[in-house]
Amino acid sequence: MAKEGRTARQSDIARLAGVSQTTVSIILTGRARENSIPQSTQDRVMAAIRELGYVPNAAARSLRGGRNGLIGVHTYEAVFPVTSEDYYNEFLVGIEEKAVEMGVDLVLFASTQGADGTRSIYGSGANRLRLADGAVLLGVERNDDELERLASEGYPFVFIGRRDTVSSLMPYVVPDYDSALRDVVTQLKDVGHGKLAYVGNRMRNNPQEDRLTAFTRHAELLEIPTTTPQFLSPADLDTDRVAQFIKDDVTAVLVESWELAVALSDAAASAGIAIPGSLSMVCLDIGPRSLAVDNWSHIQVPRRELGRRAVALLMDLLDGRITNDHHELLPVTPPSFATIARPRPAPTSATRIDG
Amino acid sequence: MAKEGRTARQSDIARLAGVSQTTVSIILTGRARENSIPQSTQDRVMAAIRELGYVPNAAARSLRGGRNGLIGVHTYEAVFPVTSEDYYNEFLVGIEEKAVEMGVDLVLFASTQGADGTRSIYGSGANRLRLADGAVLLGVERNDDELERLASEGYPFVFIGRRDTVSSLMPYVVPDYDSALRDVVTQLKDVGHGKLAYVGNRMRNNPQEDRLTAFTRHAELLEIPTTTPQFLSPADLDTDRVAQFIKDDVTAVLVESWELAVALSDAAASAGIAIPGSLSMVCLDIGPRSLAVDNWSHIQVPRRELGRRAVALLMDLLDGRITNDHHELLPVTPPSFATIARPRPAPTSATRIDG
DNA sequence: TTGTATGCGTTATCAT
DNA sequence: ATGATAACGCATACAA
Repeated sequence: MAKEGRTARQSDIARLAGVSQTTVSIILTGRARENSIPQSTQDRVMAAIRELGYVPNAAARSLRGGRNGLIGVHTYEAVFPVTSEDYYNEFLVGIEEKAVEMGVDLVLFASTQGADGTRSIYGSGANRLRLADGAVLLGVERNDDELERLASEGYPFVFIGRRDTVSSLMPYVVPDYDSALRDVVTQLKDVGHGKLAYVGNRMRNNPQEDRLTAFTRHAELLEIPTTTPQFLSPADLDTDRVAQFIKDDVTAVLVESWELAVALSDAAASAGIAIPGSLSMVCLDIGPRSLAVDNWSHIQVPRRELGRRAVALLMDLLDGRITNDHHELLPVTPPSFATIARPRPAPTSATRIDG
Repeated sequence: MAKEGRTARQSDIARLAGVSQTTVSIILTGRARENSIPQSTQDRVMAAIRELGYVPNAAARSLRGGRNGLIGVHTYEAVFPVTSEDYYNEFLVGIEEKAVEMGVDLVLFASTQGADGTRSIYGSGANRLRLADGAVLLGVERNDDELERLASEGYPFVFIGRRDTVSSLMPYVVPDYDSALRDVVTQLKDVGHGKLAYVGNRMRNNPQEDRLTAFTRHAELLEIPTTTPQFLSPADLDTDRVAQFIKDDVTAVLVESWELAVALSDAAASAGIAIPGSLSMVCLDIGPRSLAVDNWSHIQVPRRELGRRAVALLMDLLDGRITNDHHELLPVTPPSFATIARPRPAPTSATRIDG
């Protein structure tokens, strides 16, 4: 049993077993064979270890080894949000899973939050991230300058996502939006859609731009006509807008967020436009779990896997197996056919009845 | 900018600022005044610190016995469970909130999970908790010996919950189940209930025992008859069991978990027994958010506040403001009247009509 | 086969 | 006012 107040250290064991502290260390690190330490000595040492309940001191090991086995997680928003149903949670599940596998611990940087509620790496004076061996960063807030500085200081980190201006400086994992939108556009073309509309959020961020770029590219490649992309708030996606889609011969709409999907659903219902009968809809985002978004066709960002890969990449980076220019794409699950269907022929066109 | 590859240490700063490493340490630990170090020196040192992006080495500080601003969080189950709708999340929200307020960072101990999936502080070779200044522990698994050992080693930690055998050794925060069950029994008595049943889980744990003890105590104090407590799996809570309640003149049932509440709801429906018309039901647990448990009368454990208080207590403990015998009860929100109602008079009893 | 000496980064004591 | 120096617990190169 451990003595009150103080934990046993290697020298305690050494004294009890009648050997030197070095011998204890050798045995503990599994190098007894190569140092040809007799079994009798090993037995005595192991007995002493059990008797004293010795456990290695993690801080001392870290100090000695240069690593402390701590992986930082920095988000620009609270990790455990009050408005749960939480976007980050799924990433964190993956991050924790991988951390468990790798035998490292996670540091959640709460101290980086200032009085105003915003988080910043350098805002609080020192870069606390340095407490950890490296870090996984996520968050949609734009803090490119901080990322750039962090990279220029040689701090090892992996970004989940992509920032066009700075992300060449660091390893990142990112959903493969290009392939995803190729799949979506192909799916729509295959069931017979002739003209597509794209509705984005008013506030733009990098992942959204990636999706739009990919959409535009593949619509062109597949020679499907599109309307000019529109950037709307959910309130603007009303019945008038839906009527305009119909008037423009649009048969499928891609919406960038689930808020827009809700708005489009509601507006179409009000306008008497059946989804997916008269208008197919694809959501390019995944909503909170509480919404039954499985009733919509939507692409599915592999958030858990992104978290897992980010941790794996960070370990690779720390061990020198990859460099800062290592970037990875993870496949995005294509949409179901919930709100994708063959468009109803326009009333004016001739219809042929088979059978 | 910092040199690539190695993080700055105090001696780097000292060299850059043209002072000794000791001077740097003195300034960093806020003892510049008492050592009468000139402002000019301080300024030079601070400038060097900023320039090199210096951050104290956490492991070294811990080893030395100082603080590193890391608060550990150890749960005996995964923090981010796959089966989310997550019990722990709410605690963690509180823990993170308080950590932000206190300006400390959180270490989630993932490395304590062994190959078999179970978590143990000492099982994984080293006691990694020592990397942090102290820790908040939670989890229902029974690991009293580990808690005892941790306490005996003088490691500062706070437990969320209570373990009758060992919790006198450490500070803890715990829901005030005694008051909660006084409230529940009082509520039931006030609306006219005459006989209560208690259904607990087959697998017992400490919080559950606390609730049962409190229930028994207050039922006696308030002189309300009860049936012998039953410990059932949800499958055993069937229509037969409901029929038996009715036969025994039970008018209200306390169930210990939401699984049991679901079972009772279903069984009563099948048996044609109206809840709360013929049988009132109080759930002594809170289920996952996805279940609309607000439709049931249930007590509400203040999980977020428990998290917040635990962190606050840990800081108090570290600063010597409290000792290991400091224990705190947090109020539990009493149940609504969703499934508590005046019991319907039995068919055989005389009813008087006022009017 | 085992032991001695050293350094990891920090803080604190004691000289200067 | 500043600088050596030792100690925290561990791992390792080197000696014996």
